[in-house]
Amino acid sequence: MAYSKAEEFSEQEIAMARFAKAIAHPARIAILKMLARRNTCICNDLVEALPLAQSTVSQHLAELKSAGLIRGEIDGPRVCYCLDEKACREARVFFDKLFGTIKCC
Amino acid sequence: MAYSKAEEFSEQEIAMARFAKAIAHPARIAILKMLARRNTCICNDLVEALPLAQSTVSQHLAELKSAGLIRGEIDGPRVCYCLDEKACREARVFFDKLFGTIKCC
DNA sequence: GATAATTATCGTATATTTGCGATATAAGAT
DNA sequence: ATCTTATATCGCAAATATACGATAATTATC
Repeated sequence: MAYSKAEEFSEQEIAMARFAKAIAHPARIAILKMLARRNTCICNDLVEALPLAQSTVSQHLAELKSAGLIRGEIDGPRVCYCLDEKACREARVFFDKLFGTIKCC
Repeated sequence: MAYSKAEEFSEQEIAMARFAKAIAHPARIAILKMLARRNTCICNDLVEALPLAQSTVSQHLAELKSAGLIRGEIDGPRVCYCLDEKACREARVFFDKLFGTIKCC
C-alpha cells in the first residue's frame, strides 16, 4: 500500500482494505473460486490452471495466506490449500455492510 | 496492477478485481462509508474529514469514479459525489457469490 | 474585473506490486 | 545415495500506487 497513511483510519477500515487488497487481482480471485468450488483442497493444480509461472502463483498464495483468507497444510511433498471459513465470512460481512445500505442522491 | 497479465483471466475475474482494487485502501472505504451514510451528496466535507491532502483525496475520488462506484456532479463551484447504485449492487453480488459458498477441507 | 473558494491535474519522490528465472528446500521414489 | 516432484524464496526489472505541494481551472462574490 505504497507510502500509506493507514494508521490514521479505523481498525475496521484497515481490516477491510486488507481483505480487498488480497482479492484485488484476477489471479487471486481465480484461486479463491477454485478453492470454493472443490471442498477438497488442491495445490499444484492451481499452478497448472493459471497462466502464470510457479513462483508467481506461490507468491499470490502467500498473499492470500497472509490476509488470512486461505490456509495451507503440508501433505507429504505437496501443500493443500483451502479457504479459511471464518475469514471469508468476515470479509463477506464487511462487504455486505459497505454495500448494503445504498442511497443515491 | 503493476505489469499484470490481467488479459489472461475471465471478464468476471477482471471486473471483480477492479472493484476490489478500488476499495483496497482505507481512505476509499472511508469515502464510500460517508457517501452511504448520507443520501445527500457531499464534496469538500470529505477533504475535511480525511487525514489527507486535498489533492490526495481528489485522486482517491478519481479512482472510485473510474471504477464506476461513485459519480460526481458539478454543482456550482463544487462537486457532489454519490454512490452509483448499480455498480455497488454489482460489486455486492460479486463478493456474495465469491464468499457465499464456503466449504473447507 | 479582482478575489476567494473549491476541485482537478501536474510533477515528483518513495513504496509496493507483479512477474519471472534461478535457486533452495523438502519429501517421496528408484 | 540419487533423482524426481512440489513448493517456497531470492534477486531483479518494470509497472503502479500513494502522497504531497504547486498550479491550473472553474465559479461565486464583492
